[in-house]
Amino acid sequence: MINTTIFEFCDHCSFVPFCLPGERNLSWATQINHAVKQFRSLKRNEILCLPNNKFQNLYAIQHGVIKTYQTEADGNELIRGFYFAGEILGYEAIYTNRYPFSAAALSETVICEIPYANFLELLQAKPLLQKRILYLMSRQLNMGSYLVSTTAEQRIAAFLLDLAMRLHPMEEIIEFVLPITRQDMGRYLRLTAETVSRAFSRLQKMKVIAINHRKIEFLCLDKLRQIAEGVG
Amino acid sequence: MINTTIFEFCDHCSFVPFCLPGERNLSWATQINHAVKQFRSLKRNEILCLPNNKFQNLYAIQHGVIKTYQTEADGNELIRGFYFAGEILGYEAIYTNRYPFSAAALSETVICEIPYANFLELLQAKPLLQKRILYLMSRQLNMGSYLVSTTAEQRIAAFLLDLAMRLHPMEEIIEFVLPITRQDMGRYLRLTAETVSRAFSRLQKMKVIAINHRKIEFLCLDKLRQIAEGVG
DNA sequence: CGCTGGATTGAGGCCGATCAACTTCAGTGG
DNA sequence: CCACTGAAGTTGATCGGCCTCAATCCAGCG
Repeated sequence: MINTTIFEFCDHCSFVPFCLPGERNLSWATQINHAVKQFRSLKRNEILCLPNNKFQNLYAIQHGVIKTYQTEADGNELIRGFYFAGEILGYEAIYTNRYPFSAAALSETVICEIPYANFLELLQAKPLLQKRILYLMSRQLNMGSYLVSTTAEQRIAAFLLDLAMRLHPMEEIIEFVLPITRQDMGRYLRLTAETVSRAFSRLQKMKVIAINHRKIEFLCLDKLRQIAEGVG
Repeated sequence: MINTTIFEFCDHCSFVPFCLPGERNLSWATQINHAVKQFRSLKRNEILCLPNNKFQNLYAIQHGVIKTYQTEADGNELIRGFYFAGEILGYEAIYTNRYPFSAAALSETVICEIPYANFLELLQAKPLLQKRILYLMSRQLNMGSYLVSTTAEQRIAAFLLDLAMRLHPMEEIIEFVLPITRQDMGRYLRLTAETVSRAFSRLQKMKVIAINHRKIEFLCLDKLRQIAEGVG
């Protein structure tokens, strides 16, 4: 019962080799239950953590989307990252010992709470898993490297490609539903919602994508990649 | 002899607890010499690694400055980070298994090469050091978080504060020599050298800093911090 | 049905880029 | 000692991409 429930969601989680190394059975599942509080559920817009909250947990996203963000002095919201199913949030706080951002759910979201103390214990007990965690944190360092691109179109193209890959890590999809508003894309890419919308319209006119509200389709992946790379 | 030579430079290195946990003596120093190739020296503008080079080493900067950068399709150079004495370069490559950027010395620079395989071995042998490495990688995740700020002045102010702190981690200095050209600051902050120069002039006119070529002095730290935060 | 939040599109303004001229300074060699 | 050279920095004038503000459209939903 709990067995299937857990594994069903855990299949795509980057924390799996950490939670479930080797055989998958109920005894192991109950064992890790001491380290990982499974399945805390968040409603749309519900807040997961606030800046300066003491760092205690990493969070593995089971299902849904979380954004991390900080609010500037003028009230402007800057999004630092999005986290999708299978990704882990909170590495930044290891250094600061406090969450350096707010985190909120963009939709119905289910997470695993991973108390950092338990995380460290598990890591010590299973030294082979160290390598995996270094790999995951290194991945985090590479996140959003396209944010430095100069033009709006470039960043938006790169963001779309990033999104498609992270939403469907196994398959190469060309059609999906955007889980993020234009506004929030802009808050992440340092653009306004209007600029994002205009760029979408332009890309559509160029027949690189087809977009209708949240539904998007890549019509020419090569062209999209070129735009993301700043070619042409 | 080698003893003092090593320790003299290692005092401020964030890798120290990894290299030199506990007592400092020659036997330990020779021991780590197997894991860490000490003191490779780079001339100004000398290249340390190129994009798509196979990942093999982390690099600890002993002395000097390294920049990591990538070149866009149009030849424009984007700087991803600066690394100063005591800092470690290369975590990004753990995930990609190749360096995702070029790295070059901005001045005479001395580094330690740390082969990643040896790094992992050492980590397994000394599990207590795991925590330290997670801490350092988490720090890296927080690097340059001010790059998202909206205005040029804000990013520049934040950069100056960051620079002062990292160049002199122990003391709170208000006067130092910029180790980086305006051009490279711009390439990091996504601004042109002209914009950087103009911002400096404006900050000087506001009596927040005094600047003359590479020599800079903070005249009003509070104001500088406020500007960095976007207040006022 | 109207309401509400998200998305699109247009008009005008501003910040930073671009292009260009000039200055300063370090290094070199006569 | 000074002339020459080239890189770095400063300052000004103009241009363009993105922001701002505003109107409209559209889908979802009570």
